[in-house]
Amino acid sequence: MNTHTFRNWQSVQTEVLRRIHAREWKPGDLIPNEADLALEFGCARTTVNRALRAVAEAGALDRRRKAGTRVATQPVAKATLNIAVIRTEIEDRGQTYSYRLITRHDAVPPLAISSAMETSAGRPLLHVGALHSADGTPYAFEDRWIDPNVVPAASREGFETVSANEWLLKHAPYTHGEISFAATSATQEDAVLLQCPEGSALFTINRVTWDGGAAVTKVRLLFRLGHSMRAVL
Amino acid sequence: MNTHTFRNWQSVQTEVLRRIHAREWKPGDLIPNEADLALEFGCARTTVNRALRAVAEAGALDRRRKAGTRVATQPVAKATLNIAVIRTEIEDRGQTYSYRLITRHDAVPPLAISSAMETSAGRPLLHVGALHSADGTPYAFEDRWIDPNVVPAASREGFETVSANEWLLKHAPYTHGEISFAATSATQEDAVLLQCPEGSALFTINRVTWDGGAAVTKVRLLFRLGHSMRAVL
DNA sequence: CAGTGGTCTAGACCACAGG
DNA sequence: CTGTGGTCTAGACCACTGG
Repeated sequence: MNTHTFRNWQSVQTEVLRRIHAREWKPGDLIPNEADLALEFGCARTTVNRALRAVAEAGALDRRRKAGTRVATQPVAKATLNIAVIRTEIEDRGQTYSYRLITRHDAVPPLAISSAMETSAGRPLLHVGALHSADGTPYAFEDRWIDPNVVPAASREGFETVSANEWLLKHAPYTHGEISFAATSATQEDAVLLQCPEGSALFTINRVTWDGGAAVTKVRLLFRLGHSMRAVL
Repeated sequence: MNTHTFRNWQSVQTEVLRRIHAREWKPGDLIPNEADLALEFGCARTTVNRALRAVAEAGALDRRRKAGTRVATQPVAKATLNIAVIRTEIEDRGQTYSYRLITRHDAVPPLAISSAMETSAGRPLLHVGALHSADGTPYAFEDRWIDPNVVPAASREGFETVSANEWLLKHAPYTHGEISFAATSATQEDAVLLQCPEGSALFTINRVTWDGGAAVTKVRLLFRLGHSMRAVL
């Protein structure tokens, strides 16, 4: 039995994590309910709830009404990645950012694009290609399709000094999106732009953002050789 | 002015997001304080707090004591990746999982490993190499170093039928870790194991987990050609 | 049906940091 | 010093779901 009392939800959380970690509560175990824990910890049930909710969000507990709270058997690691604007990503590392527009025109997208964005196959979209550099060295190539029906203002924007990456964040709200990470080989074109050997392994991000039911934009970001994304667990 | 009253924090959250999205509250704007919003929404301040906290955690608001709450100017997109055990990752897709141990021995790690794990340079660690397959096709190669001082039981485990990936989750608790994602070219060795052309772009995960101040394990996972990780925004 | 987590409330005090 | 968010409390009712 514990004689110490816990004043705030963080200390309750710490104690709960300690018990899980020390195997006092083993994976799969049912732990006491909130009311009992509140009694034991000498605090309100609300406080216990807050702590347990936080631990559950982190993946170490499974909570179900009536069934109670159990220690997760498969602690699924959750890595939260912060996807920043490329400019600030570079500037935050103390490097100088520069930007160059490569191409900007209306075009009928390949089927892979129009189907991913759920637009009708033959309708032209705005296609923008641009290079982001750090200290003069190519950092990332941005290959983007924008639906002018969803973002009319984009048709009047040249993207000559401000990247679509940044402009859209400010002018085109979105409700949700999907993102995926992969590795791709540099095509000859990619190699020239990013100044790397053809066939190099490039870290790639694909992202589609939606505003309600309509796709706003689909972007493919090719990062320079050796780029990596980091996160804490 | 809004005449509707909001009963729960989710509906308050929805309303707040709507206002941000509709630009009623523009990026950088100071929004009313919790007490005022509670009055306007017809609910307790606690409820408003819960809603605003959730929106802030999602990155759309910046909150500071005394300074108040502002709409974030750089809505940093946060993608949460669920890193599951490879076996379940494969089985969840309806494929058959198989596992093959390639190598398991004690060895003095390269400096890159011992420094990342902060172990003394000359001390041997347990080195395990294994292949995970889906429906008989190579899926991921696991290249792992384990500190036997931190996980003594690992020295007595053969890893012949259960992967270190899975065994460690069950037997070696950790407090925190770092993870990074990158693209690397397949070496000749990698190419043979994963049955892909040498030089292929492979999606790679590097992870180090810690138990308090000591590194538990460092792993490099090389995924088959074309592998990608997905998340929602 | 009954036990558990989920949430709301009103009021209170506190911690922090801007002015 | 003072306004703002951060949190705690006691009590209450509700929603879900397992037995």
